[in-house]
Amino acid sequence: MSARFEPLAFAPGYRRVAGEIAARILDRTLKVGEPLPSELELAAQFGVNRSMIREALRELESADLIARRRGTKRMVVVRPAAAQVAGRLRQAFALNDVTVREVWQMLEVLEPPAAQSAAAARTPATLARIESAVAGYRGAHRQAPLAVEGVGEFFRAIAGASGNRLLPLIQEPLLQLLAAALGVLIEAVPPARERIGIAQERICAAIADGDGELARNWMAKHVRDFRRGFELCRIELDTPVPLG
Amino acid sequence: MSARFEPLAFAPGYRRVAGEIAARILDRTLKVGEPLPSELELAAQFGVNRSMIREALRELESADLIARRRGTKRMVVVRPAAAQVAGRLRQAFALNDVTVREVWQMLEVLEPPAAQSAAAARTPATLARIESAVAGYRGAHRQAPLAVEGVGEFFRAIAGASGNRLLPLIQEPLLQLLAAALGVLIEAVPPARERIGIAQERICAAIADGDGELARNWMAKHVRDFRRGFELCRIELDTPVPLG
DNA sequence: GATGGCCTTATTGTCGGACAATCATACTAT
DNA sequence: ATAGTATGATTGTCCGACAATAAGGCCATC
Repeated sequence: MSARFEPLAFAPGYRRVAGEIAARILDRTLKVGEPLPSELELAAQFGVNRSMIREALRELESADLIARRRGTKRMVVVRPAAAQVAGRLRQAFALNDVTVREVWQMLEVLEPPAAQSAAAARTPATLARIESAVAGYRGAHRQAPLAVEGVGEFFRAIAGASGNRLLPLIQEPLLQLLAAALGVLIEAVPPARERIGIAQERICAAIADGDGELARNWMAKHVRDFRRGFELCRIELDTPVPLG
Repeated sequence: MSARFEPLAFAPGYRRVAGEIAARILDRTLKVGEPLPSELELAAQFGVNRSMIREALRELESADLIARRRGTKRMVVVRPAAAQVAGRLRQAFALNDVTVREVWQMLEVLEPPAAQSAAAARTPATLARIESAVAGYRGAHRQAPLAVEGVGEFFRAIAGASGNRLLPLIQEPLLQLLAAALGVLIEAVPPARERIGIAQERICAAIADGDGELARNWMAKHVRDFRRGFELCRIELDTPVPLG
């Protein structure tokens, strides 16, 4: 009675086709930017009907492995970028009823080391982006939507300067999830606008000086401050983040 | 000449259909577990051909918004779980040529706070899982593949105990990416097996005691140790992680 | 020589219908 | 209650078709 059998896996054709093509993309046989063969040719090569190919293509398209440049017909292989991955992740997070508190906790963990790394790995280009983000926020922090965008760009600039390409990818969905709550915060707690601006400037200065320790500390304070702000404007931390 | 126009966005039918259904899932009109209408019915409702519906379904399927329970016909709405999200993320990371160093850095950032949170938020159930993971590693650390699995399960147990549902989702792809390098490490550096076991026990004990500080410190040491191990067995930190 | 118009062809988006395989269900017989 | 059987619904896959539109070549024009 110990004869345990694995359920034998069937796979519909469109899934196998998608898998085959995906494998070629992942092992770089199909390079990024390269156009895919036409649907009819793929159908001929796989020996199946075009409908099946199309279903497989939709699957790959949704997985961000292929895409069509605007106004063009041919599909090309693409490398999933932060924005696409973030969208998918945000969806998953939102459907799992993630709370504002959880998102904020992740930022509390991620951002201080990010600032520290940025101070160590900064380059003229990345530094310029951070400074421009700070200036942008300064110039726009009076309108809530623009201010939210500015805060996001600041964090993106920091993550980009950290030299770790995982950070932007992981951070992006968190920022998107927090955007709504941030908007409320900035709208409802005017002093927060000023505090954010000051914190950004300190962090930016510390990074420019290459002072990782200082950048880290200021960033930690900055993130903690967001939480205070949420409490001030009565955003319930344990309610699920609103869906985009 | 400042008349700048937005490119007017057209969207093929299958994409709009997928968008409509996705919206219903995200706003909870369609609840998790609920079966989708049949393809013919959807086609009738949208007033389009079944082919189009099928392409839209493939898109949603690939986005992990719908799925089919094994051996059944009807599609049901699902909530994307860690495993699925992780797979997608891992793909994105791998295609972006993320290096072992970057993955390791993220763990260095994430894991110590995770251990600390776990010490604070532990419950009998989560503690039991951690202990069972430690015991499992102890029992299996002689065979490299099992040991890698054990290390993964340890980290998963910690993240699960942290009380933050984002952590498992973010951590999972990192573990998957590191699995290959870990296998090499455990195979090539026998003393590492023992060191890992000891670190796990210390961390586990600290969490059981509710000593967050201690758990954090041991975890930091533990993660740093991995890096030493990689250097010992000459895994080049700046080569891209191998694809799964 | 670059630009714009025009034609042909290839390709995609969408439709309709078809059929076998198989899942779901109700019914029957044991 | 269980196993077998018949029936209908649904999916997987195929075929063929056609309109709309990129792609690419050719030509006239300036």
